[in-house]
Amino acid sequence: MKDENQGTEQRIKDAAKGLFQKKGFAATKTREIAEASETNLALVNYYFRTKKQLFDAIMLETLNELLSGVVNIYSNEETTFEEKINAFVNHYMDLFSENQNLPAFIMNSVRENPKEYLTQFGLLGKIQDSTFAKQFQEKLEKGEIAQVNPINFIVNLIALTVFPFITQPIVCETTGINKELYYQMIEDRRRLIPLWIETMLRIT
Amino acid sequence: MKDENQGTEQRIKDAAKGLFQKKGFAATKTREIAEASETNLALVNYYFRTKKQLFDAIMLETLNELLSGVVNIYSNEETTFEEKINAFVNHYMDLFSENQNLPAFIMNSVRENPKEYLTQFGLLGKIQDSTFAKQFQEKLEKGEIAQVNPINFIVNLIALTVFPFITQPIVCETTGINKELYYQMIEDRRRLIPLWIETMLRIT
DNA sequence: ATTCAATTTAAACATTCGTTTAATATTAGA
DNA sequence: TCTAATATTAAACGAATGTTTAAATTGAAT
Repeated sequence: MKDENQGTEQRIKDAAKGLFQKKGFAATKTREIAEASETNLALVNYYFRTKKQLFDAIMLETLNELLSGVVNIYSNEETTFEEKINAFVNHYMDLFSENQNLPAFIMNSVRENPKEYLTQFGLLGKIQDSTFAKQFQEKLEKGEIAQVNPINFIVNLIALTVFPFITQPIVCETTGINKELYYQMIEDRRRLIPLWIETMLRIT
Repeated sequence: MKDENQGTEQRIKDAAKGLFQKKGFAATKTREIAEASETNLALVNYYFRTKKQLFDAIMLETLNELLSGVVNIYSNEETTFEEKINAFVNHYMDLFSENQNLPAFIMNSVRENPKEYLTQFGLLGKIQDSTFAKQFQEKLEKGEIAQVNPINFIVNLIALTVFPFITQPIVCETTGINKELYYQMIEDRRRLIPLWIETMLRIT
């Protein structure tokens, strides 16, 4: 039971993750995974049975990472409402800066099969019971924010944070700006998004 | 040369469009297209040579529709800056309400191959020379808006408009809200997004 | 009615793809 | 060292997929 096992299994998983994220499930071939992981065709099935099971393992791991991040930030009792918005933006801009295909990958996979990947997390409950939700409610009652639909609010926060990563290839291609400059440019959004969001919360 | 030709060709294209938009290029099979269009396998190739050429024809048509919309709105000399923002939001919320898979489809296809589908439109030039750009510049000079990066501004406008359509299946699945209620809920954004955008333009 | 091009169809072709098999190599424990 | 489980490999299988072929049908012009 040397760690060559885990080595091979992990190498396959890593290679598959990269390919699935870039090209999606259907466009990624088992033979590509074998080649990219420097193993062979049979080993992929030896460790993961089927392509779908491999995909699901990766998907679950990725979603867990992603969602536990939200839940941790939202349920922190030590931070203010504003600090949570800041933390959210920074956490996801960090994550997506390192892994630029992640946003589109998640969107697509979950879109294709929302039931399969989301229901099991009990995400809604955790968010509804979170400190963040309570702080939102408090601010509403104190009149510090306007009567905004909380779904609009959350969608806006995610949209402003995530969307620039999804559109990067499009913007870079049409404008001719190179990737590095683009990512450098959207760094400023770490500061701006919380400001934007807070003023948006005052508009009815 | 009866219009059965155009009938068949169009029927194939329509069926293919629906499938490509829902499942993407790789996951859509030529046999599905044949079946969905109530034709047969060979006819698909008779009219479009290859699956890729069929896809490209659809893609080009779709992009043209989509982008000519932006260009028309941006280059209108009769409308104010604020009216253009309004028109943009309404135009795309109309379009995507009718065709709910469109946003994700465009994002993905263009992301996968930005050069192939975007460069030929000369989009950047048309936008840079548009009345919208001039009006933006004027407002900047008059001090009516802050020194904001125009790319951040455009990305925000598109993000706030498009993103709710991309996340619809995710939000509905996690919250339990049904589709109709969701779309009804985001209708309010037609009014809100222009307000949001205008206040965002005053933040440095 | 005949002709000829355009259209439609059924069948087949050649690959590719996901998966399995069976044989070989490696490792750890007795 | 021997054994048995685990890991790796090459080859093959069967189904699916994109595309082509060749024959049949249709429709309009002569």
